[in-house]
Amino acid sequence: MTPKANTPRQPLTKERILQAAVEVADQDGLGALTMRRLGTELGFEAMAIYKHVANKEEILEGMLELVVGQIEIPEEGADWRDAMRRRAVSARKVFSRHSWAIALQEAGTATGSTTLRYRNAILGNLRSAGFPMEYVAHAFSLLDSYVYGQVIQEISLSFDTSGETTGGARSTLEQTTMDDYPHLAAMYEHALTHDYSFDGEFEFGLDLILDGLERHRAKPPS
Amino acid sequence: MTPKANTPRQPLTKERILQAAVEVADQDGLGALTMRRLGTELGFEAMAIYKHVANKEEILEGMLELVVGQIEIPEEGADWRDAMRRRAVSARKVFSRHSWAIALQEAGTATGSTTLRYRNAILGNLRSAGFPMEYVAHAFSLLDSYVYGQVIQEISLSFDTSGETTGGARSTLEQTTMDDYPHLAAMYEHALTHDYSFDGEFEFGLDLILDGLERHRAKPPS
DNA sequence: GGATTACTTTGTACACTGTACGATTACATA
DNA sequence: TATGTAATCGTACAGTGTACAAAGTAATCC
Repeated sequence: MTPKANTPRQPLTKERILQAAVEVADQDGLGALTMRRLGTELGFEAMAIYKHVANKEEILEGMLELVVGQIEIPEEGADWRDAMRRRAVSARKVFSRHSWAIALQEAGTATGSTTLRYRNAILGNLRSAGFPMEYVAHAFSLLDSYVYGQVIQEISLSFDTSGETTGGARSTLEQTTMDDYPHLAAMYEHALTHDYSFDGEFEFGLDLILDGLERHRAKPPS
Repeated sequence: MTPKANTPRQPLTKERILQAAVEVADQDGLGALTMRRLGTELGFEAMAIYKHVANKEEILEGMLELVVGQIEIPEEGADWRDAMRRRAVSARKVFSRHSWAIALQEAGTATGSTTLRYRNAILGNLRSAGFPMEYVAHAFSLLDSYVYGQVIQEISLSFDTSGETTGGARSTLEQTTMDDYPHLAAMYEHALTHDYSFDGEFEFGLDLILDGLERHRAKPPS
């Protein structure tokens, strides 16, 4: 029961805890992220974590910050369209990789300094590009909504495609089901035969939105 | 311990269970929806529910179906732009009222017949409007993403505004915080002085997207 | 060196979750 | 009234977050 001498196991730190938490959530989902599991992963008892973190909520906040910190952040003077495009593409990629982060955002956990800096930078870029404040809010809201929504759809579609754990009953269910929904069936078929990609889908909508914003930027504020 | 004779309490049905579950989630959130709480709400023991429902998952699925069923569903021949606008506005309103439903969507629970019928109707309307299949997919994905994303933002923003349970430390925190994020501060200020509304914000983006789709509809498929 | 002090880590315990299983009750039909 | 069936309840169990106190470890001073 004595600690193994050859494994001097680094002391626990908040950084190591958050890192491990993100890994667990990436691999097995937010549901698998329990304090005991996290302790095991780190080589400590669950309760040891509480000396570095007030409660689980604080871990979730930290995880979200870690994720947001990976998103490409626009510079103030940069061309707004290019900057917004890059950050949207980057945000979608990051949130796709850590899809549990959307749920955290929903839970109102997004008040950390990284998130604030990220949002502030976006607004700063748009303002320096000459958007009036009203349109800055519009552009910000629109682009962010699109990114979040797109990721949600990717997640739920991935679930649908992978089947509901029982692979056997799939084909029957699929058959019965799709007869009643011809348009859905047609779209699935189209997607399969035209190698549909989430990337392409996302960029189509993104460019459409950016086009629209550009048009509004030229016009007088309604 | 004998059951009260003056309360003939109707027998449990799946409909009544789902109805009660939605009410609990609306009032106190998904987290408050436990089997025991649900039983209390219905006037039964928690275990009585399991005679009408396989497990909690089935309840969640049913709840999502109940919510999606409230969304205004477009008719096949209707003007696509009007139909899409109405259903988007309707969907946002419904999901705002039952904000927990977004989380369920994320969990891959959206395979019920109501959901399938809803999606099928949307696709049908777009196809009958002359969109080629590729653009049908684009329009569908784009609009849905926007609705979901917008609702997520409304939820998380509502959390931020209401403060984190401690109203006292708010002003200090806010002050310290906002000095480092001038653009964020400017936007908050703008929102407060120009009576910002989620409704207006949503409709701006929605019309921008619809404009963009209309433009694409006229052009040849890229 | 040894003692004191501060900080980590751990063990145990509690209230809560979903739900398996068996006992009990209520009700329709004979 | 007696019987069969469906609905309901009580109890129990494993797993959750975490409060609290005991134990361990590291750093500092004599």
